[in-house]
Amino acid sequence: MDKDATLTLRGFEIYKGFLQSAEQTRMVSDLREVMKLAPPFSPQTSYGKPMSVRMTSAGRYGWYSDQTGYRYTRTHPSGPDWPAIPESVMQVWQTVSGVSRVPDCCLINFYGEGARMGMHQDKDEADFRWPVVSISLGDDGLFRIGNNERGGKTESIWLSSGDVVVMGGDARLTYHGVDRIRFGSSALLPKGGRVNLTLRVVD
DNA sequence: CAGTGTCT
DNA sequence: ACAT
Repeated sequence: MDKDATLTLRGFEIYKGFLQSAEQTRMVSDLREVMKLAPPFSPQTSYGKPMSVRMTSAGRYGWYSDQTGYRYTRTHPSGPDWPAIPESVMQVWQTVSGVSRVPDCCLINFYGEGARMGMHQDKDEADFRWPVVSISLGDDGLFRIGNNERGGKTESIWLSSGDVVVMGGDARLTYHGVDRIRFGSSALLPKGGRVNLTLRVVD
């Protein structure tokens, strides 16, 4: 694993090719075990439209959305606690986060063909001093970075399998999103698509 | 407003 | 990019 960010864009530290192929394969295998215990679902937004990504979580908390709004929950919507965050994922946080505290939540987002994520802030956590760490697996995704308020100019970068992004400091509350997926661009996932993991300290 | 549609 |  590398230690220095490949580049920094608007305060987002981007580690290109952070995970080797074998590490990515191992992580996907670990995530399949998580999915057996916590099947992915498509959350509803408060606006009434479902998100195009499918998601699940691991850790003490999972991120959830319905007509009531966004929140962290202690359990999967079907009832059980969220599974533990895999060690392979924890190792990435330990190496790049720069903090000794362990993350509470690993949100697992699945982007199929045509899926995207609108521009948003990560602001459902209690303390924004903790960074957010993002891991990309599978197909390339066009990641867009905006500003600390809605609107204004944005910059985009393609993230590919094995890339890691750290959002901390001034970038912690920066708007960001995913505009599109190059479906089938990676062979990591047999059925194609992109998986993004986001690690957070919730409380 | 973590979505979607429309226009530049 | 921006209105909603």
